[in-house]
Amino acid sequence: MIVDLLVKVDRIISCWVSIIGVVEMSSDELFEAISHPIRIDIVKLLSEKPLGFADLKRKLKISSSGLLDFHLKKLDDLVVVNKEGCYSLTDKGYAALTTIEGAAGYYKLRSAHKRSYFLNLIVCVLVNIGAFWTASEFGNYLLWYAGVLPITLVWIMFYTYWTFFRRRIQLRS
Amino acid sequence: MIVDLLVKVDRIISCWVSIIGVVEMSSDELFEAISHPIRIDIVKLLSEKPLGFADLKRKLKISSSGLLDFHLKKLDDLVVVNKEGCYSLTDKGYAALTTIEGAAGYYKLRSAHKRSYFLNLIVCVLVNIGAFWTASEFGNYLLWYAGVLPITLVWIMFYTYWTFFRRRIQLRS
DNA sequence: CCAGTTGGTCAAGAAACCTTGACAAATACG
DNA sequence: CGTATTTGTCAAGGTTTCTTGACCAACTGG
Repeated sequence: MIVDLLVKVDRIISCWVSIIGVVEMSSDELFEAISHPIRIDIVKLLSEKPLGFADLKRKLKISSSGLLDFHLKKLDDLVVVNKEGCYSLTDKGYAALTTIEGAAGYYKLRSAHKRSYFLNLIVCVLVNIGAFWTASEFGNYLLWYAGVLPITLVWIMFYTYWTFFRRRIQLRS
Repeated sequence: MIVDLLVKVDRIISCWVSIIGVVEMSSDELFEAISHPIRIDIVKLLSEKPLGFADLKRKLKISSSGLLDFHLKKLDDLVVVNKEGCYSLTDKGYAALTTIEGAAGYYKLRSAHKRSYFLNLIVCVLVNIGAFWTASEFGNYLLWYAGVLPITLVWIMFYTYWTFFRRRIQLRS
C-alpha cells in the first residue's frame, strides 16, 4: 500500500524531471549500445513501427531467441516495451537513430566537399582559359588580367582556405 | 624497383578514388571505434591539434604504453601518423568527431523540445486567463471566445501533433 | 487435447576486448 | 659515452561480449 504510493510518487517526479531537467547521456554508452550491426538494425526497424519479439526475429533473420534477447538487453535505455507488448524506441532511442543517420552522412559530406573543391578548381581554370581566348580574339586583355584572373584567384584562395583549414578536408583519407 | 613503381601507382589511384569516389563507411565500425571513453578522448584531443605518443599519454593520464597503443590501433581508420610523427585525425576521424558532438546534442534537443512544448502550453493557458479576465472587465467576451480561444486552441493542437507525432517526443523517457 | 506459435530466460563456451607489464630500438641530453 | 626519455611492440591474463542451444510458460487454432 505505502510502497504503491511511493512508486506512484516516484513516477510522477521522474516524469517531471524528464520534462524539466536536462538528463545527460554519456556518449560512450550510446556508442557502445549501437556498436553492433544487429543493434543498429533493431533501432532502424523500431523507428518505422513498434514490433513484437517474433516479428523482430523474423525481420532480422535471426534464428536464435537468446541472441535477440541479448541484444535487446544491451539496448536497455533505447528500447521499451509498450502496452501491447511491442518494442519501441525511447527518446534516447530516437536520439540514437539521429546519430546513426547522421554518421552515415558526415563522411559522404566530406567527400562531397572534396569533390566540390576540385570541380571549382577545374571550372576556374576553364573560365580563365575561356576569358584568355576571348581576350586574344579581341586583342584586349584588360578584362582578363584585371577582371577574371584576380577574381577567380581570390575565390580559389578563399575556397582553399575554407576547405583545407576551416573544414580540415584532407586529400588522402 | 617494380614494386616501388606499383606502390606509387597504387597511391595515385587511391588518392583519386578518395577525391572522386564515395567511400562508404559502415556505421557499426565507426561506433565500435568510438565506443570507449579513452578513444573518444583521443579523437577530441587530436581534433585540437596533432600530438605525439608521449603527449597523448600524458594528456589522457594513461600510465601504460600498451594501453594507448591498443586504443590507437582500434582507431585505425580515424587516426594517422603525420610526417612529424604526430597522430592526427583523418577525414573519417573528423566525421567521427562530428558524430560524437552531434550525439551529445540530439538528446538535449529532444529535452528542449519537450520543455518548449510545456512552456507553450502554460503560456496559452495564461493568455486565455488574461483574455477572459479582460473580457469580464469590459463585459464583452467576443474577443476572447471568437479570437484568442480558437487561435490558441488551434496552435496547441498543431504543436501537440508536431511534437508527439512528427518529432515523436515522448513524455516518459 | 495437442501441435504450433509467441515471447521469452538461462547456462556454457568461443571470441573479442581491455589492461598490465616486460622489452627494445631510436633519440636526446649532460 | 652513459643515461633517460620517447615511441612504440608483444604476450599473457582477466573481463566482457556474442552466439548457440536447451528449456519453458502462455496462448491459439484445429
